[in-house]
Amino acid sequence: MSIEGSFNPKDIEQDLYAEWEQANYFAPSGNGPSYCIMIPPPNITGSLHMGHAFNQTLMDTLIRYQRMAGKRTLWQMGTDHAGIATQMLVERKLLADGVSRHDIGREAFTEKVWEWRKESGGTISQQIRRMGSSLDWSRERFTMDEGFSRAVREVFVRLFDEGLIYRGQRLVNWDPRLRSAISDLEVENHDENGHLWHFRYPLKDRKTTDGKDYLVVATTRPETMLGDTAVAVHPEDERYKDLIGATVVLPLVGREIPVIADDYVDPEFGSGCVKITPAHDFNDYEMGKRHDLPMVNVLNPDATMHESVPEAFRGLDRYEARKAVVAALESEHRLDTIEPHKLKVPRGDRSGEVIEPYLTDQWFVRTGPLAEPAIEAVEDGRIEFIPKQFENTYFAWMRNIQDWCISRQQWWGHRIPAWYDADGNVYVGRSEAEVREKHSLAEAVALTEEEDVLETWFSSALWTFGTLGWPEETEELSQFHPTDVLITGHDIIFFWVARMIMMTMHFTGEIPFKKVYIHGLVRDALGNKMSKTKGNGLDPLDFIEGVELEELVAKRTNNLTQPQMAPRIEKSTRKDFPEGITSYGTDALRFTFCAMATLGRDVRFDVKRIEGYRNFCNKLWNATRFVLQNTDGHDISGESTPSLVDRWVLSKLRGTLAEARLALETYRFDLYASAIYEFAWHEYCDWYVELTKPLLWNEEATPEELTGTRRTLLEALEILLRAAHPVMPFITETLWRDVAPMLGKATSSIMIEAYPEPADLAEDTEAETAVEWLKGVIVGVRNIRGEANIKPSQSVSLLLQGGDASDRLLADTTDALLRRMAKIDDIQWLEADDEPPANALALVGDLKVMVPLAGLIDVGAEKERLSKEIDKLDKDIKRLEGKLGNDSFVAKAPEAVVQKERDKLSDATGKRDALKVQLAAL
RNA sequence: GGGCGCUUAGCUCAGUUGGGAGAGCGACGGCCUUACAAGCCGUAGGUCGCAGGUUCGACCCCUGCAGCGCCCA
Repeated sequence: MSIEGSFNPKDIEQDLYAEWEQANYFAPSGNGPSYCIMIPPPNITGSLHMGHAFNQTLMDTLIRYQRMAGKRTLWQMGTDHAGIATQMLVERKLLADGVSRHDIGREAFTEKVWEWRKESGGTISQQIRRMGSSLDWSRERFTMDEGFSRAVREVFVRLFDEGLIYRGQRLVNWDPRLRSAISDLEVENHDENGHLWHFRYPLKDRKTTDGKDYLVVATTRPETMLGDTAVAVHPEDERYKDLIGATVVLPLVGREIPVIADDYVDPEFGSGCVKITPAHDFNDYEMGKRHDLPMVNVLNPDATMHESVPEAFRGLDRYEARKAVVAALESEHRLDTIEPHKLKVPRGDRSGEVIEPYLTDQWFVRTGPLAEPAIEAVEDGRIEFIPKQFENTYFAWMRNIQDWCISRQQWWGHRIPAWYDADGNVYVGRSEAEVREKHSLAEAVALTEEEDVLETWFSSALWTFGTLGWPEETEELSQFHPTDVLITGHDIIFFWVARMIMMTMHFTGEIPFKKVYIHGLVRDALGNKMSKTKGNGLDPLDFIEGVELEELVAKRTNNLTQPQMAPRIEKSTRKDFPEGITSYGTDALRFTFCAMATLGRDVRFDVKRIEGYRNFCNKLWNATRFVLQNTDGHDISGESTPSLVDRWVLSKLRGTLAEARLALETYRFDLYASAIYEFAWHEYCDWYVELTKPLLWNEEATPEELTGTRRTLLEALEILLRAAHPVMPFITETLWRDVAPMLGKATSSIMIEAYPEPADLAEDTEAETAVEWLKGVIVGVRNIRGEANIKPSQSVSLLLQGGDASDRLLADTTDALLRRMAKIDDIQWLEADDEPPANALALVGDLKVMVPLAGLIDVGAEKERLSKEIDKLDKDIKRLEGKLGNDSFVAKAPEAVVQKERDKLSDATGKRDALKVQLAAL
């Protein structure tokens, strides 16, 4: 027996994982039906955060369950090249040595990135192993490995050939810091304080109805006025109707631009006149197209002013230009008013930089045709979101989907497989050679490869089939695709889930997964989003391994983008974790996540919770110690006579198994966790183990009885460990390896054992009834003892009266148990007409359970206890009488419901009356 | 502005066809009882956000309102 002392996760988790991995237990095996989950590939730049830990706990729980349940499981591992994030990281590293990526050039730079990946890209893989995640590492993929790259090229070329990818000049979201286009989804709009500037644009040879020779236009972005190509008014606006078609002279520039009419203009906003800058605003762009306006670009890629603007502004940064434009207009008396204004400012989700709508040549996916079948698949239920309401989110976005800008002006990523000739003609193909052949281009024709790369989500969209070998028709594809369930956060439904559905259906004709389980975000104890800047981030590894306070403070305050936050972060950290964080272990962390995984809700991570589940681990540990102490060295192979409680615990366990399986099949991880917790602690430990002691320590017990109980202690525990293994793999494995051999089990690991089924155990209503009766009597006596402050060491006598033959029989069979569990030294039955001595009373059905006062019990306290009980019953009775006195209730409610209420009433009345008699007798 | 969600014990949250309001933590009282003080036994605590409606009956269904949160524009 190796289980000793108390539960110490550090002692047991270290080696088990390596052993499992070495034994190849994570790879698909067996001939069962296949079951597959694809990991949302973590970024190679990433380190494990609470979101990963949560996400993976759920996946691993499912995979381990399904594996044990006989499925041929594949949990596919892989990482994402994370284009922008990785490039930024490596660039920063180079810059620290004073080198920019432009200094060394594209080829050398990407070489550096590969080097970095080799050295540091594996961090997260090691951390994932600490979570116990049973991923198939042997098939690990990377979104830029050779096979995956081939799939990406293949998809691009086919989409292009089908006319679903096109290249063109469009207004896109431009990140001036990255100097790249980004997609709509990568733009975050936040309210910020700004100003609304009102300018006077002179009318050429015209006057307004109120006699002015100018129009007032308002803007939040003065610098863009240099690119104005029209002023728009609402067609029905009486003030300006006559001026439609008139000409305005653009100040500072001198360009003559028309006054146009468009429904889009809100006459209520500002003056009702709007300046139109088609090259720098999405709405203006659309209006420009409608009215065939010229597009004047005024910005360079780094958001300095373009040479198309008047000389005074050229080369200025956009914000300097803003001041300069305002100043210049003011000096020309063209500035009307300035007012404070709240506006939505678009920022890049990676860089934080203010995004510019910018006119550039980019590659786009025509999403309409791809979206249609993807919408249908969810509508007809082939793909199901859990919880269901996320389908609305999905539909809303998909039904209004815009073309997808997929090109990025970056170096790290999948290079777009396109080539240009000297005339700017573009050729798309899997390789330059293929392009030349396809288009009969002689060697003499010079071709330049496209510089742009694909955005990362383009390749992630191919994840479910790309990892399984597509475009080859592999064994894996036919076996594991479509995958069974995707488990992910709601933040990437559009980024990833929707695009996967579109791409997968288009290229494989199959859905990528049957279910999408959407979980919430992990927040801190106060419900705040965890962030580095706020310094409230929690590291899952700190909960697993523990961390000293000083180290935690250092971790949270190092490398802050806003170093001025450090003192505040330090203070709150010292307050929240005065002792640092102790080691709770992986199992406790996983159990916490499971228990908190309720549908459609974010998770507030509270240390108190994980502490409770660490205690639960300790409870299991000690229960196992008890079982082993009482079984080790005993031969349990012989004849056995299971006791009533033996039969009871197995019957209860049967119910727990049914609950656990149902919960897991319906993704109710919380219910699964609580079924395990409830049985293990409150049935097995609190009652069963205690109820075995009288027999185990009874010198007169027969060998058959002892064997029956010893067997059952082991059997129930062994089954419980298997049932709990998916959520707490390490402790269950450790304990199981000591428990299972006692039962003659020979396999080497719990993780390849069968998941227990309710059918493995017998339902035993007789035993359940009996033990529930016994518990009732024990609790009754305990209540009396507790309320009367009778010391636990003090034995009491017990008087029983009333009830029927079954009460007598039950009391008889459970005599020894009763005596021990309620510390009773003497039990006597009174006849119906016997007058009991002064006593404290508890009722179990019709049975009176009495503890004689005999100087033990404070009469006052007992009277108070009885009165309280009577009050409670009176309330119930009143409510029940009211209900049953209501004719329409009796007439309209189902008979069973009415009968139930009647039974409750007679129960309560009987009980109340008995207690009243008792109270009077005291 | 549109959509979705949340509001239940001091705190964090369950409550699955509408029919006796639950758990964990915390609080209080008592226990070093030969697995476990990371434990054991017991107790207290809720007009289920507010106002209407449907129903014999509403935490649950409908409407409106308030507060909070998220997504989209």
